[in-house]
Amino acid sequence: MSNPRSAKTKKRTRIQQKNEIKILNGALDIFSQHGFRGSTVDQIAEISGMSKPNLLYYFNSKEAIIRILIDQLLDKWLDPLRKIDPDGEPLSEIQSYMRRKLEMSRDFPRESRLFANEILQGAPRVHDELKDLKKLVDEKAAVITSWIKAGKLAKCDPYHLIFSIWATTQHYADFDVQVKAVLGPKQSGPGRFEDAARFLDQLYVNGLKPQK
Amino acid sequence: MSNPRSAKTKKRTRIQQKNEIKILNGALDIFSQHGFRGSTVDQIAEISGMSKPNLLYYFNSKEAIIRILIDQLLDKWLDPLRKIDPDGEPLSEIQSYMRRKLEMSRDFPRESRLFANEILQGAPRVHDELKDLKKLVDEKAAVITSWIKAGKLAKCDPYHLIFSIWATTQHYADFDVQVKAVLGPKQSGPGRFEDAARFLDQLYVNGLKPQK
DNA sequence: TGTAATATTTACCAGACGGTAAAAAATTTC
DNA sequence: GAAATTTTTTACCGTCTGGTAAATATTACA
Repeated sequence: MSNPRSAKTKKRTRIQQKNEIKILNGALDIFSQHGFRGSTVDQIAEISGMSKPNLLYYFNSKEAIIRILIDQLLDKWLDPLRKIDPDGEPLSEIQSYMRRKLEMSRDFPRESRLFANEILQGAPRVHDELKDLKKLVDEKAAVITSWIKAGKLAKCDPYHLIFSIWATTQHYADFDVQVKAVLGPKQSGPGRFEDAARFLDQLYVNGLKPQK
Repeated sequence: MSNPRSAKTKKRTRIQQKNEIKILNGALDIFSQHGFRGSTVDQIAEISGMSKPNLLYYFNSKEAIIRILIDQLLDKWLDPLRKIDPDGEPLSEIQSYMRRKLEMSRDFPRESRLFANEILQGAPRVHDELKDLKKLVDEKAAVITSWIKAGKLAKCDPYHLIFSIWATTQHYADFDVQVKAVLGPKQSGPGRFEDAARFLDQLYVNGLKPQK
């Protein structure tokens, strides 16, 4: 086997480690911007500072690269949801979850966009993983339902609640261009995430009905 | 001029009208599923029931097709926002807006995904139109602010309110695969839009704090 | 330091893709 | 029903793209 990654040998050279990281980082840049088919191996090679054949010496194919990115991504992506604590205080657990997801959009926008691209195009590469996702959501939905039954949360559909948190938070990464265009240069600083968090806190706790 | 669309002549043949519609419809299918670069003219030709050269007889290029789709789309897309009535009852205006957007996700998911693809990939084709969008949003944000000042709505950032409505409603079109995977076959029927509407009504009016 | 293993470059290829030219077929017009 | 026009097909072309083979350069290690 000529390819270092496909070899069974566990030990990686310094150069291998360095270059694999450079490639995956560059690939995340490119894939998240243009989608899988819109990206070329040449682009990834260039942004990673190496030639195409050199890149393909580390990864067998374009497909192999995105698979690894997606694997890494999904794990990280579900972490905030896993952290919801059934024994915590319901409203603040929801708020914390929302905040963690918002922070992910702020700190890992490329990952968010990569995921969005995948799902948008029919999730050809994540069909299996969606089953794990369902399992986890079912679990957390049950927790939320128990909170509602205990009168700690308003009566609502837990699944759509989770969807709405995903949607509102990921929006700031996935639709960043639009958000910035609408907010204008003044309000488009990093502070927009704080503004978003404040708004979403308000929304999820009290809604929009004026408080007396 | 060989291309019927580029000709100045206003009158279109029956065949032209029929085929242009077939092509735009097929292109919407393909583009919304694979994105611009992920789609091929051959795919569009096949789904439209004609050969590639025949298709290119009606539209000069792949680019020309998506431009027309996007133009048609943006108009339709902003319509619900335009319909927000400054003289209406604030809370119900917000709710109506949300419902109209949700209906658009239900009835025009391909358009939603096409738009999402565009924005996600940096909006290379809609930069100009985003300026009109900003103008319209500024206008409606001012309306919302006036509602808040009149005590008819809870104090909140109008821009992020609008973002949240976009996000939560478009989510059901753009992330349809994920939504269906999570809800499972039982709850994935058309009724999921009603469930979503009910949840969002609750969220936007009262939030999640348990009512006493 | 010499040698084996690793890393990089050069030169290339087969297929896919967007698009064109020109002839053939179908339709409309008179 | 013949001529003019529109539509469709056939046969291409140049470019881009993912990927490979083999030679060369570099590094690790005894």
